Amino acid sequence: MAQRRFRRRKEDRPAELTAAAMNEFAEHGYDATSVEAVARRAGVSKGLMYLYFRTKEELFKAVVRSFVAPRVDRLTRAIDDADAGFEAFLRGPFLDTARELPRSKARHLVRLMIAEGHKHPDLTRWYWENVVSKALAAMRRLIRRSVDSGELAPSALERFPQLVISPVMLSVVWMLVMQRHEELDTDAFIEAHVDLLLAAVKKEAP
Amino acid sequence: MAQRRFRRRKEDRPAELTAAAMNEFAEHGYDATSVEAVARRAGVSKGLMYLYFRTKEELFKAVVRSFVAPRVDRLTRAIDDADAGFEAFLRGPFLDTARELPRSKARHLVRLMIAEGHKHPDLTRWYWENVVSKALAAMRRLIRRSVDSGELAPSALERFPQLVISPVMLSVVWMLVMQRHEELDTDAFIEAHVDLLLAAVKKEAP
DNA sequence: GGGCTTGCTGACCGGACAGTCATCAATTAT
DNA sequence: ATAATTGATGACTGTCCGGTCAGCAAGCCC
Repeated sequence: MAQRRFRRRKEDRPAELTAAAMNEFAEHGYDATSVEAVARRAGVSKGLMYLYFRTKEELFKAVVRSFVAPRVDRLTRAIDDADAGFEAFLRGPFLDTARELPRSKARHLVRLMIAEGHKHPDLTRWYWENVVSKALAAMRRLIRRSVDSGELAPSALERFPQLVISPVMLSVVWMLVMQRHEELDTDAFIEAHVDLLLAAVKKEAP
Repeated sequence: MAQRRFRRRKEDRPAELTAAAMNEFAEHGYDATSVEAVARRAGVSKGLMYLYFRTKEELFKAVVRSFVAPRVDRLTRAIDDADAGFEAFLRGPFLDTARELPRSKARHLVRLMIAEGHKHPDLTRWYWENVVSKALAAMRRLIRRSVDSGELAPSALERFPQLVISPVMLSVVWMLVMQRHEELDTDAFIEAHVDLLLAAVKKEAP
């Protein structure tokens, strides 16, 4: 008998499709990715996608959600578990993920959100509610804790936790546009930012 | 006689087309913008575009170049003319443009570069050579000058002038994705960053 | 006003692609 | 074994769009 024409694996299909779609979208963007290419990459037929996702747009949203959700949960948990203080968190878990992101596959997802986000309002809302606002809230808790404990002096950081992550955003964009790592050592850049930040907000020893 | 069917204005056409294209691209992105829509917006026929630009891609590159070039020249000139020192420049011309960008139409061009840049290597190279590297070099000159004059203490800023603009990039992305200004006062955010930065790098009065 | 140049038009072509559906085949129930 | 169920296929449709080109008309010269 020749190669099995197809398998029946209802359970695994959605994950297989979103994984394949993640790669196609990352490489070519939303519009330039055809459903057929995704199906081919997943080793199934085009029609199958429409059994699990109503439209190409639904597939896209599923990709973002399935990829982002677990990572964000992990990071916010790391923030709350960090009873080691602000500096320890920044120089530890934060630097780890911040340095990885600009070179990881996930950076392409950032591109997708920037390029396509405004066309998918409900996806943006979900992203806001489940990712951004949660992460910001966690950061704020950590900062407030560190101010109360006397590690940090009060500063604009409480109001703008984004001050911590802006160099990461710039690094991601840099890598997306410039492609290569020459001309900007994103690792050293993010570290330099952390140094400056801590120098500005740490409480002087009295 | 009915409405004039068309005019003959060879000189003005390219600018009219790039202006119309800028708006279409900004609204819908590259792929989702049709040449016909651009032509309609410019009040001409689709075929005309192909008399002035070889392909849709060439039109896109022309849009970026024509929009970016004058603004960058203006800013780099402002840097070099700023013999007022680092802080004066940051709190003056820099803050002015940095606060405007996230809400200006130009932010959509940032989206285009992030979304499409990697598909147009020669455009990216042009962008690097004529925009990014020039702006960075100008910033470095200013920083070095200010260190020499004793205004600033030596710091990582000389190596990474990007430390100055990262909150602007985050603000632009924020506005592109979140659409609305609620939840992040980009003006205050960028100012807070400037405050922290200056606190960290200014030379203490001896 | 008649002929010449050329800016401009719009119908047309070829190809690509999202989404549909009649049909098939692997599995399950009887 | 046979029938019923359902996961999976791929040909097909309608549409859209980038790019072409034969021809039209606005300006120009005589």
